[in-house]
Amino acid sequence: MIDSIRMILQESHADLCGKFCHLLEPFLLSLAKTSKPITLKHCNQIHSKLITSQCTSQLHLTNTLLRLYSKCGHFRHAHHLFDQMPQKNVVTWTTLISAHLRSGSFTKAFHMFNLMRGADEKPNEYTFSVLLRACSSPSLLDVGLQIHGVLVHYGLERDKFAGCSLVYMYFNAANDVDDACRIFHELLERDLVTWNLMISGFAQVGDFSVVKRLFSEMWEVHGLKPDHSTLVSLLKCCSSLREVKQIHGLASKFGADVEVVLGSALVDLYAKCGDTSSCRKIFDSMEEKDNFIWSSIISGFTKNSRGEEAVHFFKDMCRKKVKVDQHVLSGTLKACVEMENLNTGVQVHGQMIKYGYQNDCFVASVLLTLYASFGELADAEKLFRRISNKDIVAWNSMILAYAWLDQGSAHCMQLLQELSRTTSQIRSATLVAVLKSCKSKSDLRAGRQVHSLIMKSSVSHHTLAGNALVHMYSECREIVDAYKAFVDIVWKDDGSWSSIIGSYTQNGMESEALELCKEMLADGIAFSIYSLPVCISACSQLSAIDVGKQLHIFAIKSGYTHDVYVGSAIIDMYAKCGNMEDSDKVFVEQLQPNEVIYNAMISRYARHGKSQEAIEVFSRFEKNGLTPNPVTFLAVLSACSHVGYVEDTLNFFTLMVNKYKIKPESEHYSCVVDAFGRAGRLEEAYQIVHKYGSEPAWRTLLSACRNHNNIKVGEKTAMKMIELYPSDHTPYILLSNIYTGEGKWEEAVKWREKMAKINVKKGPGSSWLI
DNA sequence: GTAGGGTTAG
Repeated sequence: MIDSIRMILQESHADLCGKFCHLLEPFLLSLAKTSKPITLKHCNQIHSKLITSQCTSQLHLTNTLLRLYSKCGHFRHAHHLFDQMPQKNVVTWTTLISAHLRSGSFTKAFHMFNLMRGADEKPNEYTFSVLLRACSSPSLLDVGLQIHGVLVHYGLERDKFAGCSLVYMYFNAANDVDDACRIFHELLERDLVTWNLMISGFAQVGDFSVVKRLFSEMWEVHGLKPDHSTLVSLLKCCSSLREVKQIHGLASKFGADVEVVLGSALVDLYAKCGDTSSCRKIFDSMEEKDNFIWSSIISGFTKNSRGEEAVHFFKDMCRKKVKVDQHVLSGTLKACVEMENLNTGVQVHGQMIKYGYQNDCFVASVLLTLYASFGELADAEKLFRRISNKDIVAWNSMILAYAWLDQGSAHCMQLLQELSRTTSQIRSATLVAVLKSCKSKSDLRAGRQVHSLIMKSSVSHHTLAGNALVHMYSECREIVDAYKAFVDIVWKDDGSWSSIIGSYTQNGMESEALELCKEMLADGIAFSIYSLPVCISACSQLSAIDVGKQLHIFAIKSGYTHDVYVGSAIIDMYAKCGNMEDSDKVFVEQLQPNEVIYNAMISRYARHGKSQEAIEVFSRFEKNGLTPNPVTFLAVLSACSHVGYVEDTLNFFTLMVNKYKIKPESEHYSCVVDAFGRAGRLEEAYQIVHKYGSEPAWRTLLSACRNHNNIKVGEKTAMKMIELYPSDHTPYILLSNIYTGEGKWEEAVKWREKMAKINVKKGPGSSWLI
């Protein structure tokens, strides 16, 4: 078509002069309608022809040219033409206003509207329609209301187009159902689009009964056949697979073709109901696939823990040279986060740069989470800083990234302060994210600051915030405060009870924990997959096998035994109570044993001193393609060190660091120290503690020195401990015991006296059995 | 000749 225009334009001026306007008109019209790109050069050529053939007075032609200039985004040329036009009508003005609105230049559009009214040009229903459509976000509602006033002045409130845009605005910008309904009922004429607007408005608000009523009125009373739009709104009201299938069925009943828009909505809904095979069928049946449908299928599979396939779709897209957009990128990255797949993430990062989305808020928020989960905090922060318009989710992602780190609370608090400078409204999700960074006593100050912020803010009654506070105090070993925070929660849910019971269990208050279990049940909250493991764990530590068995029976009845956390708690409970047979049975019943279950099995053997068995489980673990985590290594290392397998301990330690790239924590070092200690290799043990040690590691070393009566290492260990932990009585006692063991009574008494002098007291011994 | 509704992501 553009070629034909070019041919016409190349004809001589004489041939065209009289008939040019007549000939050009259909071409101009078809150009204006085409979806193919039109260049400025084409517009300029047509413009010059219009001038030379003296057609500029033909308003409909110049209006169309104006539309062409606006369509290809050349507002300067459009304005130039506009200024040159000897005559203008309402279409001229509306075309330019609409073009500005489409490009997002609201100020320019409203300025043009004022100029229009100043020039005594009367706006019509089209003018109002485009203006009101632009005012459909809450921030522009004020302007919209003023325009509504002007529209009433011109008597256009009951017009189908103008009124329809009003309905849209009241729903979207004001959430004002009543005004939207009033305008709808007063409209002189209502077509399918008008009905769809009402249906979609109520679907958005969540008033599904009205949606159904409107739908049957539209179809049964007015005989209007639903189209894609109607069905998409109906889909929003579905809460079960059965309902989704019904709507899908309606599409064929009404002959509505499942094209990309309805297809995307269906894929999304089927995915939410877990029916990925239906998603796949719809996706495969699409002849024309757009970004919406690709993005829907990718996120649909991700939602159902099918990240591999989601990534496969993404790669397929890239192979087919489909241009990816920000939705596709963020959806794919989400899959990478869930699968812990950094390699694909890096590839997606490449595409992100290629298509210019590196500063996109949605994409960067997921990518930073991915990098942070691999410990690449500097890269994560770089991504965060580059986001041009950071929204609250981006801030929360960055805060959570630091919250995973040890001692991340300082970073989180800094970010919180920085955020407070940009907004006065801090939401509970952000505060909960900061609380997650408070994991030990040293973070308590930050935790308390957040607590006071919560009390001062409007989220103080939020259950989520309360639960996070209980958890924070528990992690910081402030049990009294944890309980106070628990009492303050107005609506205690399953999470609140699980947190406080877990807190008691982890802090040696198992009996109290079981008392709380009873209170929870009395409060009408049943056991869940969250509260059961903590309650079972309380039984394990009390060796309360009778209660534990009851909880196991409850887990069986409610079908919770397949949950890995419930399962591992039961395995652990029976093992701790010495009942290995039942523990084994529960392990065998696991349908898909994962890391958590295997860790429970390894720890179980470690505790019973069955190192060989623990090592065997570890090999099975690896054979099953699972990746051991720090807890796995802690279990297997302690299994080896407890029985003095020095070589095995060192091999596993090396495996952890070199193959699995896990950074050893103080507990892992303690195991190595223990192994050396038991083998009498005290000097090597001392070197490790000296470099990486923590308080428990020092204690382990000291008791090893006692067992081997090694005065040389024992002395320097005790001295170091007295320096590091002056209020601890252990080094004095152990030193004194070492001397006693060697028959050096005087030295032994000297250390006992020293201890008495500086007022360090040994707690009285106690027995579990009496 | 200017205009309206519907789909996807963190």
